[in-house]
Amino acid sequence: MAIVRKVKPVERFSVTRERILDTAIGLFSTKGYSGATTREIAQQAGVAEVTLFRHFTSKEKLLEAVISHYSAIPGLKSFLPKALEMPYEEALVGMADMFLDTLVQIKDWIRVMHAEVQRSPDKFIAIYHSFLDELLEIFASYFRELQKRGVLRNFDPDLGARVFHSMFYCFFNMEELLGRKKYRPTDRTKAVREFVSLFIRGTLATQG
Amino acid sequence: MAIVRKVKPVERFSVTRERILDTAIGLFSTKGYSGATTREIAQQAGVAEVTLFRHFTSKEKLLEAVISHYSAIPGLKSFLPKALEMPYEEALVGMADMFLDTLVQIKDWIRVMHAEVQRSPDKFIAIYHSFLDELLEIFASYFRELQKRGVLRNFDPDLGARVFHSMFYCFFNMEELLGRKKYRPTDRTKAVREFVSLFIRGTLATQG
DNA sequence: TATCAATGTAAGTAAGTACTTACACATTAA
DNA sequence: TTAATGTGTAAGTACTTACTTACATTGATA
Repeated sequence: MAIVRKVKPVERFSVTRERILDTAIGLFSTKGYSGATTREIAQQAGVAEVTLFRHFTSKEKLLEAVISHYSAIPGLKSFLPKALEMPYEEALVGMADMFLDTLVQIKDWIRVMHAEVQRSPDKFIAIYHSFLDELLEIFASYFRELQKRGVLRNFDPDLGARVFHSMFYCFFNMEELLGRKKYRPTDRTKAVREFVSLFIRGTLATQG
Repeated sequence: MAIVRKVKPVERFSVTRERILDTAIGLFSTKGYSGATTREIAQQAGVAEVTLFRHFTSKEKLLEAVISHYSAIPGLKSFLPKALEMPYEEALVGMADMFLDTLVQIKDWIRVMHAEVQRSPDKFIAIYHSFLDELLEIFASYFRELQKRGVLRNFDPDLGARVFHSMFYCFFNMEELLGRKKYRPTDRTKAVREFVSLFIRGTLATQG
């Protein structure tokens, strides 16, 4: 609290705001919307509870602010042109790694969205799935281009994108969100390589 | 309430218990543990709130009862021997369909577990992942057998099982849990066929 | 007929919740 | 010096929550 006062007053407002948002997303993601209390958020953020309400007026609006503040678009899009100039397998490994890193970064946001979509679907389904569409389109456009070049066979690129997405999202979901890495962790590098290999070559023996 | 009284008194106790459990899992899954209230659960179940506490003593114990009551093991295991006598592609489609049906059946249980693993990991991580291990082992043992027979090439069967699992779990997760089917539904039959095809043949063009 | 088990009704407790109001304090800009 | 801004402290409101207690009611059974 005293800490905040030492900051330039112009920045003070936004610093306080960010501190509250940072604490809020953490508590919302672990305790759920109802389970997280405004008192605890304020305490952990090191501000008075009334300050929280002065910034966000209500708990519900704080949640909305949290969701829109952390829905950063992944830097995956910028990787696409590079990927097109790499060998297929190498590109897939790179995309997978980048994708997993992104997911870990927005872990809490995903957790919150997952819970909120159940609680008030009308409010959050569109937000979440437009985010997802953007992501899937990155993968799909990559596959479409490689199909044009004749590198890939003629599968549905949108469903292909979903398979690629599934493998790594599910890995992230298990290890990070469902705590498998605390239970029986899986070697990420090994998994990525094997997943990519399966995605490229499939499972069948007698080919080529 | 009057309805319950017409039931044989021997059965009455378990009927009431089940009604409460049925309502509880629905409310826990949509509103979260803190968001669901014992009053609402009792009202929706058509019993007095005090009856709920006479059956389960506390809200926390009700949650535990809910989780253990609905963690039914899927009938997938019994499909395995049949699958081994079917053509590979047909078997995979069958397993996928069965898996998706199972997931839809235990949808609420999965939702609750997903939330509770965040809230109190120590209590629920082991439960969830031992359930998952059992599931993955079914897939893995199938792949292992087909590798022995020389039908499949030599990939890691455990990671192969995770890829197979991922494709369909993620489909379920998106469509059912995250409400994509209300936003832009995907044709399940088509998706299953394409996913299986990709899993068998991979994405690469120049093979065979 | 009397007993017992499962339920209901009703009232209440103690604690917590989101949110408000009123006032004081410090820092900066006019 | 004064005014404005962002914050803290403190008290309080109206409501909800999980859970309890005491007593009445029902239906089957012994």
